[in-house]
Amino acid sequence: MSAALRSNFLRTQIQADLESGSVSTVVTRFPPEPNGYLHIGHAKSITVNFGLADQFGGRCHLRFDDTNPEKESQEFINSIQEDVRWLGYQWDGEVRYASSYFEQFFEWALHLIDASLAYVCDLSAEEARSYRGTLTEPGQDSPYRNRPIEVNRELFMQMRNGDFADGERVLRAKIDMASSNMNLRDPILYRIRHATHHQTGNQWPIYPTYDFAHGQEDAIEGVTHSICTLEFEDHRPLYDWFIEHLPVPHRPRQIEFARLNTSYTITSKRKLKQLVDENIVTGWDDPRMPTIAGLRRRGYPAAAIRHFCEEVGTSRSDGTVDVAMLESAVRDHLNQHAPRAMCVMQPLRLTLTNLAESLVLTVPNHPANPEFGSRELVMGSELYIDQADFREEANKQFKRLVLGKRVRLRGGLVIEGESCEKDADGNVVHVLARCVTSVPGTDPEDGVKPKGVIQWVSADEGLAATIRRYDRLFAVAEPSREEDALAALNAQSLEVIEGAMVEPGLSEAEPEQVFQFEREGYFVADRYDHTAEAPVFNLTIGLRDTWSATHG
RNA sequence: UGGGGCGUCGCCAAGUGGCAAGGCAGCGGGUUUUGAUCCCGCCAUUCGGAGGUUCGAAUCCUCCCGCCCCAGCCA
Repeated sequence: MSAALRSNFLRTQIQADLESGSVSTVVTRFPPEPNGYLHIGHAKSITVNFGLADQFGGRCHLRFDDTNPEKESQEFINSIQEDVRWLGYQWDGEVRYASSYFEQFFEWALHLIDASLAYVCDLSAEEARSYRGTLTEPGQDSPYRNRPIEVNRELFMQMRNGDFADGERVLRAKIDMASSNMNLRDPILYRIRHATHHQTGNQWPIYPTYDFAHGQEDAIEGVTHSICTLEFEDHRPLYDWFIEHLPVPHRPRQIEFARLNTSYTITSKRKLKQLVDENIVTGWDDPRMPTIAGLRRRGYPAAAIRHFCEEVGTSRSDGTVDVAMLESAVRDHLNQHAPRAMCVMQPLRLTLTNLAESLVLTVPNHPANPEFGSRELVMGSELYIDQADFREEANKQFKRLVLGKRVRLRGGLVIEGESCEKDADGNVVHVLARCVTSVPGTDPEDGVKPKGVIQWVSADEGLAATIRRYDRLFAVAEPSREEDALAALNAQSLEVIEGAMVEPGLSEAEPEQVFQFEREGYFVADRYDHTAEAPVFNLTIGLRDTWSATHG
């Protein structure tokens, strides 16, 4: 990661910190709460945090911000680790957990109580809300605000001992109920939750809030740059307040950047969960999901996702990136890395009337890179071509097979349409054509060149395959702005094609291997459902198509 | 109408007083055994608006406009 990277305010700031000597080794962290699967927005945060550490020779921690056990689970902890690794990153040292610092947080809470900077408040949630005031009106001090230190200590110890019910009391910082920054109106440090925690079990009946935990986690770990999203900007004064008033071993600094929004997608964990729960998709890793697991199953290469995140840039201005940019990064990577193969989506029987005996063709696996090698394909007289590639008659725009016209079978001979047979409904079910060349790769001797090139599969050796053609999950550019995002779903986001035919070599495709099916797009062997006996390919992304858009 | 942010091409985004990078999208043209790729060219006299400072401003100052975030015992 030494190539010229575009400058952004984070890199500029860190460079300045390094040069001024205020920071010697850059330490960042990716701090997900294990309450859902990671999505494309997290991928951005991951590339920012790991990328910065990488660029400046520092380190990046993976730390689970597990302060709210009721919403978290081991399943998410596992999936998050897998996703980070799959994206190509390795965190420094062991996985870290906010929960492993709970005892320290508790001591620091006591420290604030002793300094008269925190107190136990008995107000109910509703009462606390009314005491908090509004955006334009100051709040009022809690009647419990001035309890003696010893009383606060005793009460807080009782909270820890589990003497109170959920919600009965909280520990709050004593800051300023009239602050124009709502976060400073005596924020809550601890709440009572008699819940089993996935890491600490039943050790704790009280849990620290995000605000009381995050900065201190950073301080404990020696994080130098605590990078988060814009909505936490208002929390920074509080973040700093804790760091100033607590005997922490290190002084981290919070810097905010604009989260990534991508058109035609949603990244709200709540809504993504709804898609899963209501079976609108098959799971968190459905290929249409914007989750890392979903993109992976869709065939999006990790390198393409990383490249996309870099191309998008990092700034402080809110915006929505056109998903076409992500798709472009995927195509760009796959064009270079995916071997070519042939697949006929809607098979149409084709008979070569004058082919005496089968030919064994040697076809390159990549048009521009010889290192991909080649494969042998048998071209007999019985083949399948795509229904869309044949018409009885057509204008000159149509560069495929037409009766009396010529087309080249990819990697093989040039043929000329002779006749066709139809079923009772008038559908063409069989095309007859004659070869007008006998040597693969040559042009017809009469000088009449083929109009184009089409893909084909041997009728004898071809393999039946299931093709799942995916499209955008949403029909509108900004579903998150819809009153009801689910009403904006794209009804055609999945089309399953059962009778497709692929070339025989694809029986050896490994799950997750991506191919370019020529003239169609990039397809990945499904991570879970693909087998040699019953091949299943997911459409990763179609080839760029500037023709059908303008020619219907 | 309290506080905090943000406004540079259709979408992202560099630029931090010296005369508007790049990517995506789009539009022309060329090459091509993928209507793909690749290649070439075009695409902001202008930086939300109006004033001001300066020899000179997207960059500094003033006012105005627009958008986003904050009133969880979520993160």
